[in-house]
Amino acid sequence: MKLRREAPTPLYMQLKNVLVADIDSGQYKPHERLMSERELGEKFKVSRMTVRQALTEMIREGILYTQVGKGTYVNDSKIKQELQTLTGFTQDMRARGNVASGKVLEARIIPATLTLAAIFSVPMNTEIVLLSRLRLSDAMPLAIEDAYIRHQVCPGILEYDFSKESLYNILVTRYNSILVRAEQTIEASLATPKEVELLQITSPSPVLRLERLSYNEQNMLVEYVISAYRGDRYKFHTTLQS
Amino acid sequence: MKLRREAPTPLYMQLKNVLVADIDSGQYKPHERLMSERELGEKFKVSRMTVRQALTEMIREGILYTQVGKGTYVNDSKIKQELQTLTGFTQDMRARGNVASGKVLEARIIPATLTLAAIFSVPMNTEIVLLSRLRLSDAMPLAIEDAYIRHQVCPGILEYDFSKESLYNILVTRYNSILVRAEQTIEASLATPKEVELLQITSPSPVLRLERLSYNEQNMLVEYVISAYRGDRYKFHTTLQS
DNA sequence: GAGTGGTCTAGACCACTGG
DNA sequence: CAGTGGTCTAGACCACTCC
Repeated sequence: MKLRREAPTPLYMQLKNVLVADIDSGQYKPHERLMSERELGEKFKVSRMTVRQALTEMIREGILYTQVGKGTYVNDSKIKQELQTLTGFTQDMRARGNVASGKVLEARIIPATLTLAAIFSVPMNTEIVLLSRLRLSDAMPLAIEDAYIRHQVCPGILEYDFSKESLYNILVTRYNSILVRAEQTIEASLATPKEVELLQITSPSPVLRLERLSYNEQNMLVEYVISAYRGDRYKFHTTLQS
Repeated sequence: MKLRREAPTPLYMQLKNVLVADIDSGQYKPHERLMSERELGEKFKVSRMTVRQALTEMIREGILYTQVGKGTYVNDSKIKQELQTLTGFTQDMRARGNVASGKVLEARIIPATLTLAAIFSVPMNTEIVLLSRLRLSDAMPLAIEDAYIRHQVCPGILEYDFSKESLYNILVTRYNSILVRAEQTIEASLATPKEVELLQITSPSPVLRLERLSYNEQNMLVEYVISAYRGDRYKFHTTLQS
């Protein structure tokens, strides 16, 4: 139960990991009080500020909460990590315990239309990669997803097999393109005839339409995705904070 | 441009407010570099750790971003505050520039059904307040909202006029009940005949169904809301972060 | 009065970027 | 090389809670 000062992982991160593991393993029950910040510092041989850095992150993530003059307490277990995370379809399905697969409908380079040029803030006819896929969950059609990516940030991306590898993985591992933030808009509408056919549903059926703009650390728009999910098989979950 | 040490507002918060105001007023352009942390500390006569506390919050809110060895930079302006905030219908509409109003359909105390008892973790038949409202935006029907609240946390709440005052306001100002977190689930489905009539839409029409569980600081469920929004007039927006 | 979290200081060393 | 943000220390005072 010691922290390693020579490790590449910062002390506050190691401490946070220890505490998270303790809570996950049930050593701390919900609403149980933690040791005080000073006691934790003494136990782990770090300064109080370092302890606070670990605790502050856990509070922000909803794992802990504090009461001035009293102490630091463990929150209900199931909350935790669920906060808005930025993932693709594959990880999303895995988190739900389903097996994700996909069928590529279209994968080619197109010149930016007026709309796309405006969205990406690039001149018209700039090369944009279009990747249109039918998304399956446990082998049943769940969504149609059209992703647009600047070809400049991922030259040669069409070489990859998108039915086997996730787009997010390819962007991160092959192009070192890390997405840190996304703006998402959700609405309900009726499925178009084409969607009815691809999703194997009956008309009229409701679909959940998602539009997502994903940005990297420099706040450059990397990816623009529009997708249509079957209304009867997909629910979107989010956590709101004050 | 000085910070007041005798003020009740912490120094790091004052500094953050100054920086936010500077950025809002356009003194810093997007992607422009800020003074270094050491320079800011010197200018405002505070320690570097205090500067970092102000900057850390602004980074978390998406206002700034850092590059190690280089500096701290201003993010694109429009991002900022938009992160997931916990608001009610009234504030939501105001933020969109619309006028919100409402018509109370039902407002009474009911005994907790099996389902409600499970959701609120209370015994069956515990008193629950049901508040059902038709929500209007610029005088046009937009949503039907059924809110369930533990009567225990808001005794006598039915005395208030919900067509004039927002539920959130009443909970905060009258009952000192502050909601800090909510879990929300969104799905698309077809409007029921009753919804078609109340929302003044035609059949078949898609609706966005929201289910929300709102918690206070002690992580107690205060409010359970299910609502149906017109698919053609409402879009739900969220920001995702890595 | 003893203990708590919230705030703040004045230093320090590191890895990293740039010229 | 000097400058940057990232991490860390060992103190300090405050308002608050509980006894």
